[in-house]
Amino acid sequence: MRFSQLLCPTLKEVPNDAEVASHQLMIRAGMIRKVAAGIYSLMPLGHKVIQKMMTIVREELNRVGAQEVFLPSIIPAQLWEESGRWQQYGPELLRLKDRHGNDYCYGPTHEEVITELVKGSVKSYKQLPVNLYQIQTKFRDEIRPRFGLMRGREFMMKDAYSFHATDEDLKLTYAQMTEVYGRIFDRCGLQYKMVEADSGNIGGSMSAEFMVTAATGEDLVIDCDSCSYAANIEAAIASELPYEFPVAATPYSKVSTPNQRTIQEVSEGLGLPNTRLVKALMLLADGMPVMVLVRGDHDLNESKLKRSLGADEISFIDEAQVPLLTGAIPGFAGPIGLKKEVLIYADLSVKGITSGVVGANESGYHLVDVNLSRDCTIAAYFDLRNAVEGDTCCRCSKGRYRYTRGIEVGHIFQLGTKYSSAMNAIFLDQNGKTMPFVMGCYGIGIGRTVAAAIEQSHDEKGIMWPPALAPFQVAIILGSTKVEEQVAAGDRIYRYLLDNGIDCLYDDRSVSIGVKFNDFELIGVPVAIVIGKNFAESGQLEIKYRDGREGTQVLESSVLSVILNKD
RNA sequence: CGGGGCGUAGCGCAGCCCGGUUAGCGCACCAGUUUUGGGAACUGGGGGUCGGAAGUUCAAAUCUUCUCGCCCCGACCA
Repeated sequence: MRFSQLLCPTLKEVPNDAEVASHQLMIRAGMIRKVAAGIYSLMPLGHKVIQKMMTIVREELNRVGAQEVFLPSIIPAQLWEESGRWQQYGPELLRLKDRHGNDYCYGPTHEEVITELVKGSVKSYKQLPVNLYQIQTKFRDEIRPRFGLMRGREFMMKDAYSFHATDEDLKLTYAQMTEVYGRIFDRCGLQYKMVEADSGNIGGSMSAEFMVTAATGEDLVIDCDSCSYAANIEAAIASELPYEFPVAATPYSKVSTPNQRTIQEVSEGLGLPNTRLVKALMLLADGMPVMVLVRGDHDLNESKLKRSLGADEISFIDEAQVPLLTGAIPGFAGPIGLKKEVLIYADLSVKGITSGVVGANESGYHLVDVNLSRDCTIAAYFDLRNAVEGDTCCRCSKGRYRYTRGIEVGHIFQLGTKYSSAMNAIFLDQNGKTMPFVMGCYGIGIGRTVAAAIEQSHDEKGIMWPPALAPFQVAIILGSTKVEEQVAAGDRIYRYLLDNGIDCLYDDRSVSIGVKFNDFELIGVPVAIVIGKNFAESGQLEIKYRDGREGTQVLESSVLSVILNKD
């Protein structure tokens, strides 16, 4: 490609609405432009990089026998009603109507469509397993799109779905897909780790995420400093902690704590550590009020609560409703003497509390010396809190947890029969018995992976593409368009590289060389061949590397071999 | 959706508080001349419903109300 013909408006200034490096650089390098919140156009350079990523994904999936399909983006509501998700999915499902008033949605994920497709075409265990994938635009009406392609509302995703006769067979494909994902992200030159995950809205029993490690990552990951355990904070198992304070010798008593509504205020007011306090949170689980107790220094993990209670929808109760249930304004709720009877669930770490502090359900008062097992009725104890740094590892019981940040670029699930059962997608097994398909599903955010690659590999001048994702393999920088020898050499080398299958960007613009160097660094092509001042006399070309390696001088005749052996 | 902020040329901004010439600057763009190893210089030029609507006023980018959009902080996800 000649730069003089490429639509690539690079920007000197940082766009005011871009926060993170990948977003800023993709705009500045002329790769993307915003159309609306979370909706972007890809310009030639951006499209090219996305295509490279898609090719890697296709190659690796095809290698293990996955088959590419293409499903519609507009899906009739009826299919989603069959799976139950039309009601369940909530406002990020973009719903629309056609001219007849029939309901549709823009697909945020395609379990329903693929299940319906396979249901109609696979009848026997002999046709199993089958692994189908597509690369397509999804739409999720995110509450808060941000960071460019990192979290768009419309985004490119590879989604694969596998169908099996048995659980064991699903596990084989699941394991194979973890390897495939490893190869894909390795080829992209990314540093990543696979972590245990919450399967959220998609459902199923087991799932893992592929996290690209980056300080700007939106996900908090817990890992163990001694074994290989790693998990998303949403899923990280928090162990029960010992209670280190004496058993209260006396019954609990009421103390005045005026204006002390937060854990910190109560802790300071009473002169007790916050580990001795019990936070009582009022929530709605599928519309039913519940109270959840966690230790004062811990945070409730809503994913865990959702899973533990088997609820579809968890939300905090409106502050105004709290007095009706507890008898006190928010800040003084506790498990003893509630105005209305509600089920009380508690985190494992409050289990042994024998001299704790809880709200008195009376504005301005708390109870001290509370022994939870003696003084109130807990419906059940679960692991409900966020694991924290320093917790003992749930797997090896020796190591300690640490925090890291990650960008979730892939997520794989063992779905089981959730969708096939709901949609009556069945096959005949060896005994002629009807069975629901056992399913797996596997996603990769294409644009997000590209953004993650930039997050991991850039400097103050611009992008430093991993070679596999770079929009061009090589740039040719023409020093001057006025020097005949240079132009002739440039044209010659450009032709020669193209003929040898090298995808190169030929910067033949008649601007000063500084502009070309800056654009080369901004766009992030890994190598440049510079045809400079001394070419006419010496016949020397300069090879420049974007990653900071020392450049070299070469003769025109050896350009190709230097380029090909660049690593 | 709750909290905070911003909408003035393709991009980045000033002007607004305290209403009053033809709305200004830098980058980008067009023409010409001189330039070409690190975002060139000079001269000339094009481009604006000041996000939208209503109101106040002799007069609104500026004041008032409503509205739309966008960004940031929290709960969702590839």
